[in-house]
Amino acid sequence: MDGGQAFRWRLNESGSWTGIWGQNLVEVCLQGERLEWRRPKQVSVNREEVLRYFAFDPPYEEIIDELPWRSDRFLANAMERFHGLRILRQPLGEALFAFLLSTVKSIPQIKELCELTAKKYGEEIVPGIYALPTWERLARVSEKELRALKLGYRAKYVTQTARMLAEEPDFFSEVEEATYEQARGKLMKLPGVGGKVADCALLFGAGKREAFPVDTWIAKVMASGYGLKDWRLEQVAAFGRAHFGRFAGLAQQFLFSAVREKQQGTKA
DNA sequence: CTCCAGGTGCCTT
DNA sequence: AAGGCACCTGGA
Repeated sequence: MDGGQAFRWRLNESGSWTGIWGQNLVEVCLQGERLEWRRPKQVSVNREEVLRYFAFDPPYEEIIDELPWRSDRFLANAMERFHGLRILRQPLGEALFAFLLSTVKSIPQIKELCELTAKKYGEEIVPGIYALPTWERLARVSEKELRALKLGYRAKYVTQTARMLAEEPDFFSEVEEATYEQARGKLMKLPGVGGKVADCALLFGAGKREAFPVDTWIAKVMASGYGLKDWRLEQVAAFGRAHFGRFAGLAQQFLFSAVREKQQGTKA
């Protein structure tokens, strides 16, 4: 919930989590093997949508088993330590927005930017809690206003991307239906979207589970653990997809969690 | 005060 | 194709 996939979840004192996606506001809590959830009565989210968000459809153990843990001691170790880790399925537009803001930002900072944007331009779901604005709404916000919201140089990416999306109403559905390669190329035409941001949007927002986002952390792990020292980031991404296979993105999350655990305290 | 952070775009070799 | 640097902002 708080590992850098989604940025609108917070931990409650009781140990449950409250999260927002689309117009939905949900509180979830793990009771043993069961995920319990509830919503305010104003919110109409149903069980099916919750299951989809948590990607409970494909049997988890089968996906896990398909990763190359038998021949990859390094991965196997991370998988043991983080068993149960899964990929959330967020609305594509929201994943794109969050990762457009993510460059050179830590998780708490990305969360804050999302929060500020939602408060300012999003719809109020229940008193005091706001949805992220749609891209249509963002298209009507100036770069200057977004800079005032502390988006920095990312403000230009958001306004320009919003403008391009406005001219292509079917953009997101086309990305979701396209093959991974096609979808990635399509996303990378948007300003501020390079390979890493595109892969995050595809993995967390479009169900493209072969996407292998390479940030500096993953680049370091792949350099030290897999001998890919001094490789180009695009080459590391291609290696990841080839080596880890159909569910490379989940492998990436295991490795990512493992490095961040070691670096805990240095970064947030 | 300087440096750099979970990238990208643009300008040079 | 590959290397170098600026870009907002804030925290170390």
